[in-house]
Amino acid sequence: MGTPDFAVPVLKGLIENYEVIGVVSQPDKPVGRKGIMTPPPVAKVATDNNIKLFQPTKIRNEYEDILALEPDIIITCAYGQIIPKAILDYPKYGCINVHASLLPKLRGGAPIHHAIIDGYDKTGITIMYMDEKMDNGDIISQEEIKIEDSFTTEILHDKLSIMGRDLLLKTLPDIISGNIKPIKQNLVEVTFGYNISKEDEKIDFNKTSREVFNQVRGLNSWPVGYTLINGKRMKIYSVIVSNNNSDKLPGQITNIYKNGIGVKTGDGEVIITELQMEGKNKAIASTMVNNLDKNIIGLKLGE
RNA sequence: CGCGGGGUGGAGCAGCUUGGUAGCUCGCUGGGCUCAUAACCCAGAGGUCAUAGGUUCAAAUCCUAUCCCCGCAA
Repeated sequence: MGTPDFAVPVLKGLIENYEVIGVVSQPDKPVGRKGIMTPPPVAKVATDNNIKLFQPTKIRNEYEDILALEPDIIITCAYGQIIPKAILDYPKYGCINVHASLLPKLRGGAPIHHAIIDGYDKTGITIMYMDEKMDNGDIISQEEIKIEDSFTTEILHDKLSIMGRDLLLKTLPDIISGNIKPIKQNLVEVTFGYNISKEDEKIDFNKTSREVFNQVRGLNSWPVGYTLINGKRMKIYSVIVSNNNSDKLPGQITNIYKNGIGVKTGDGEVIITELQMEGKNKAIASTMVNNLDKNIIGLKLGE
């Protein structure tokens, strides 16, 4: 059971090594400006491999057909719905989840984004049993990865996706043979990484330069952070932390540099190096800068 | 038929309202200045103005249709 790109390597890895008798994914949904109905990536892989596919709107009520397949084990990875107890109790080897964080840290739907945005220095993959609470089950195995400054969410996402597949395939034989010692999560250390909200996407220049840097790269390449300039929406793909300082207020444009637009933050300055104006294509700021009016210096972003 | 912005030398844009020689900032090429330079000065190359029709003496500009890109909303 899974939905987005993240779960695709996991599913493909399972198909190559085990008999996958059914796939569960979220329903198709309209995508893009034209609203074309599109199946989620995981559903497409199932179709391509002629595997029985289920896309219940609410799995809470529509699980009989899934149990009718008599699965020995159910693997979930970024599925997007709460699994009802009737399913959890069915398979003889249980219901296993592949989660993209080091639980109990970052429970929730957007652990990769939050690992970067919230400034974690490491994250990873957890293989765990599922129970009725979200990401609350006993931990079977984990693998960690250091978060480098060069990582965006996209890069980290792709690495974790592969890591998730490999750790699952490494752990599965032990699960089946019973050669594991699941450990309970330490509830004191629980943190959450909930889905990204609109408010999370708006860059907050009151924060420190480092935090702004984390927020921007944590939203790249999806959904991408933004601010407003003269009331127009401006997406910010990347910034660098600068050493300059100024007497401007957070959010004000401090200067126009050769390599981008300087903006005051809570404790210094960042330089926007990659951006996109509404209605325009994504642009490297250093070329955009040629065309900017010098009197936008001092302009307050975000309104 | 959800709302909106855009397509102009290699990049980013102005010009369109009110039709009349294709402009700007950068890059590129050549030359100069300099101990030197991403700095400065001079010169040069490079554009079917998205496409197809229409109006007109004359269309980047006005009218019609089409294609493509993007922001918002879902």
